[in-house]
Amino acid sequence: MRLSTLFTKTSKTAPADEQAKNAQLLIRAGFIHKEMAGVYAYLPLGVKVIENIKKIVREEMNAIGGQEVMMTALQPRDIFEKTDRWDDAKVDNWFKTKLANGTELGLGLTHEEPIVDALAPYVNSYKDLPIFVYQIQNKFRNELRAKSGLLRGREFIMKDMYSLARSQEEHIELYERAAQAYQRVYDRLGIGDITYRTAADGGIFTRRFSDEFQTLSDIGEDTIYVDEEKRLAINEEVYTDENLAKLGLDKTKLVKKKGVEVGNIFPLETKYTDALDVYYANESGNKQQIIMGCYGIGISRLMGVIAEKFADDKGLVWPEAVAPATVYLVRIGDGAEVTACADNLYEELSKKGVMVLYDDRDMRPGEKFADAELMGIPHRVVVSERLIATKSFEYVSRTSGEKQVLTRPELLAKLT
RNA sequence: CGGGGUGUGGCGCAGCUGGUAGCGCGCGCGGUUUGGGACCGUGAGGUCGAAGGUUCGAGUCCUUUCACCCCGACCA
Repeated sequence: MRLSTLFTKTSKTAPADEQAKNAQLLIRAGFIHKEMAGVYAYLPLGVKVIENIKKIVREEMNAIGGQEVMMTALQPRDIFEKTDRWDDAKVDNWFKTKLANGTELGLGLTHEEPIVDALAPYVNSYKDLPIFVYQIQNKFRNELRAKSGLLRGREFIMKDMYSLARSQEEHIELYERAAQAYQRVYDRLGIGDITYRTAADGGIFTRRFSDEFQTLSDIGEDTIYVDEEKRLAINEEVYTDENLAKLGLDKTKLVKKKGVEVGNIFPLETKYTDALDVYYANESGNKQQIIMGCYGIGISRLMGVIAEKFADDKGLVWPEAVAPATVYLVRIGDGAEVTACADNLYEELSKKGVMVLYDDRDMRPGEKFADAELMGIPHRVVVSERLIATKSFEYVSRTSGEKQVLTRPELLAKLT
């Protein structure tokens, strides 16, 4: 895309009402717009990042047999009464509203009940199971305090998946398959090496542990104890000698760290399927309980974590897989020859499927370089008269800062 | 929800003891510039979060209220 047509602009100053680095940079670079505390809109570059993260998550969920659906944000009261979750005393951060006729509604904060309810007509026999079903959708939670930019919002984008299994053994198999898919997601996002599967409290979902995926970060709200060798961790909230023994962790090998929860998976057992009266018939025709699991990934939170984690003093630094563009093409000067050369490179790269931000604006080079860095685009290419004279292009890597002067074939080979 | 802090052009800020708003960035126009956020000139743009009050007079004082940030609690 040509920057001359992009409506967003960068800013040298961060808004005074944001302290979190991720929000400051994302706003300065024009990726997001703050609507109110904990509620952010995504602008064109931000949408690109979100879509890139979603794409990776989708591919990995599909790879383990996930089927995508899209549930509703408006939720009916009755199914939540069946599981005893409607009461404000039970769930106190639920936005609720009413129909014109006074009927109470919930604004989607989680979807166990609606999913089970929607699947019920299709689940009768053992032949219909197992099932992995997921969606990517905005969730609404009435947090007492929104904070840390994209990391804790009142409206945020989440992928939630649910598994339905015929037996505990089958459930565990699905659960582990999902856990592995999660690790692949983090690997592809570029945070695999700093993200740990972490034993945590199952909350109201289960009497057992849940597994969180914690990405190490100083801005994290959770304290975890990491076993680097086993690539496992345990959350402080369940850090007891008894639990350490249960998990096979050695206290002396654990290191205390701060983490951001970028995913959380729970065994739900039969709580929701039983409550909503959904069972299946086995080979003998006998009624059997269905074991569920649920699996969440905060899409928008991941964007915030990645922005926060990799940023340097010049701005954002996106891993290639999530960057809003692969190449930032700087045109210095506006002479006919330079313009033709830059236009041509832009078209060629675009044709090859490389996402290019083409800085064709009438601005000084310094500003263009600064914007390229602030936006965090992985590869920067310069076209100028000086370079054209030697039939070359300048290439700079955002992460290493390494600068190379390349011929056109060399450049194309590097970027495609 | 408890504690602390902040609201003044699009953004960042100044405005002492009350006398009807100022700077930088950005923006428009003209010109000189053009490899690290240029420079000169010129211009537009705010009624000071909102409501009420005190006063001859309120951005400055008082009351109420809304919003935002930070710490804590909470966080399915």
